[in-house]
Amino acid sequence: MVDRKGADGVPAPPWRKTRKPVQPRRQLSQDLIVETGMRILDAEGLDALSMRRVAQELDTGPASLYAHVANKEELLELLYDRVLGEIVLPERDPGRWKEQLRAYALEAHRVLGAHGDVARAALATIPTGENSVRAGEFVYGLLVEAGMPPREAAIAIDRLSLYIVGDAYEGSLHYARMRAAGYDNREDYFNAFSDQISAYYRALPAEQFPHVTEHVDDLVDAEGEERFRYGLDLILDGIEARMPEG
Amino acid sequence: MVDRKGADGVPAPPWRKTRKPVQPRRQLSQDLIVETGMRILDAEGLDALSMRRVAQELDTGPASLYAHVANKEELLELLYDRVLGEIVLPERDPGRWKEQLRAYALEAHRVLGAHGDVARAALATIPTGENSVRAGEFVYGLLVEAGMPPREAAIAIDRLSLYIVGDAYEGSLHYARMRAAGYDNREDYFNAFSDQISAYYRALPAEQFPHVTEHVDDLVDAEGEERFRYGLDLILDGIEARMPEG
DNA sequence: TCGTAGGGACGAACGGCGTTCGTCAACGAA
DNA sequence: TTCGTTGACGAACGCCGTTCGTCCCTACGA
Repeated sequence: MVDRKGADGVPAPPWRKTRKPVQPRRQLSQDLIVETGMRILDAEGLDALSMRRVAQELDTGPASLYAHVANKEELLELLYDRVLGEIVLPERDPGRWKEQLRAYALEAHRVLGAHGDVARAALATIPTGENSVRAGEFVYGLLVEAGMPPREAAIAIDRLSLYIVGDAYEGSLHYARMRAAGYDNREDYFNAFSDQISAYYRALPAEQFPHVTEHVDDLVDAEGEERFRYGLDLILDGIEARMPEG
Repeated sequence: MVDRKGADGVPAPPWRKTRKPVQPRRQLSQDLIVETGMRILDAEGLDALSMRRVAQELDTGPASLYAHVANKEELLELLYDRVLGEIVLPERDPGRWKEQLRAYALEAHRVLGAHGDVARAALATIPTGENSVRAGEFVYGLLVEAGMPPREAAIAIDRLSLYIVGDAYEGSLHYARMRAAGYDNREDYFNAFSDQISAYYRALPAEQFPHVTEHVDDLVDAEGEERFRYGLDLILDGIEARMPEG
C-alpha cells in the first residue's frame, strides 16, 4: 500500500503523484450513520444528537449524511426502530395473554429506558419500522387470538402502547433534566427533585389546597417503576374485564 | 407628533435634537409576553413560537423579553398554566367520584386540544403553576374523599394525568404534521394519513404478519376521541375496582 | 484502453434559533 | 440636582437543519 503521507508524518515529495489515497472515499452508509447516532444517543443523550455531531464523529461534514438519510426525522425513526429491535418476544400463547402482555409491556418499557432518552424521539415519530410492526403483530395477535373483537383489540393495543411510550417519555424528560443539572446518579437527582416539589407543595396555602398539603409525602413518594406497574395493571385489568367469555 | 424621521423617509436635519421619541419606553410585561405567545401558539402552532417571533410581534428585539421571562422554557410553562386555567371544575362530590373524574378528564383533554399543540409543551414541563395545583387538588381530593388510601390515590391520579396529557400530546403531533403538510382540515388529513398507513400495512408479507394484514381497516379505523374514551374507561374501571368498599 | 456518465463526498453558505453582553436612556430616591 | 438602578435593545455568539454547487472516484460501454 502506498500512502500519501508516511505513518510518521513525513510528507511525500511533491513530484510523486499520489496514485491512490488509502481511503479514496469514506465508506459512509446508512447503517454506519445510524450506529454512530446510537452511540451518541446512549452516551450523551438526545440533546447532543445533531446531524453535525454525527458527521463530526465520522470525520466529515454534515452534508455528507444526506446521501443516506433523508433528514433528521428519518434518522430518529431509524434509531427508534433499532431500539425496538432489542425487545425480545416470547412465543405467543393466547391462553396466557394477560401474563404475556404484561411481560411485553415491562420489557418494552425496560428497553426504552435502557437507551437514555430515545423515548423522547419515540412519541414524535410515526412508527412504521420493521421492528415496530413485529411488536405490533405480537401484541395485537395476542388479543385477537384470545378472542377479543379485532376492532376493539386494535384500540386496546393502541392505548397500551401509548401508555408504555408515554411513561417512558416522561422518564426520558427527567433523564435529560438530570443530565442538564449535572447529576450522574438517578437517585441523587430523584431526591433533589422530590425535595424541591415537596417544598413547593408545603408552601401552598392549606385552606385552599387541603388534600395536597396534607399528603405531600404520599404525592412525592412513589418511584417510577412502581407507578408504571400500577398503571399497567389498571389497564390490563380493564382489558380483561372487556374480554368476551373470560 | 415629531419624529426622528418623517413618514416619507426624509431624515431630520442633524442639528434638531430629538427631544422625545414617541414611546420612550415600551410597556413590556410578563403578561403581555405570555399573551402574545398565546396568540402565536393558537394561530400558528408551537413550531412558530420562538422568542424572536414573540419579540417581533411586540416590535422589539429578542433581548428585551429576558427581563420578564427567564428563558423559553419558563415562557412555555406560563403558557401551559394559562391553558390549564381554562379547565372549569365543578363542585366536588365524592359520591360521584367516577362520573366527575371522567368529566374532568374529558374537559382537560378538550381544553388541551383547543389550543393547537400546547400539549407538546405540556409533557416537557414540570407543572408547578397555580392552575396545575388547582386541578390537582380537585382530582386528588376526589379520590381521597371517596375513600382511597392517600398514597394509592396519588399514584392513580398521576397515571390518569399521564394518560390525558399523553393522548393530547400525540394528538398535537398530528396537528403539527397536518399543519406542516399544508392541510387546513382535520378530516382531510386524517383520511390521507390513514390511507397511507393502510397501504403500508397491506404491503406487509401476510405470512409473517397475519393479524395485522388481515385487520388493516380495524387498526386504522377509530377516531381519536373514541380511542381516548376507551382508554379513559379502562383506567377508571381499574380505579373503581381498587376502591375500598365500593 | 479510453471516454464518459453517475453519484457519493463535502466545503460553504443560508436562514433560522436561544441566549448573553454591553450600552443607553428613563426614573425614583436621596 | 445627582446618582444608582433598571428595563429596553442592537449586536453578536455559537449552535442548528438543510441545500447548493463542485469535485473526483468508480463503473461501464466502446
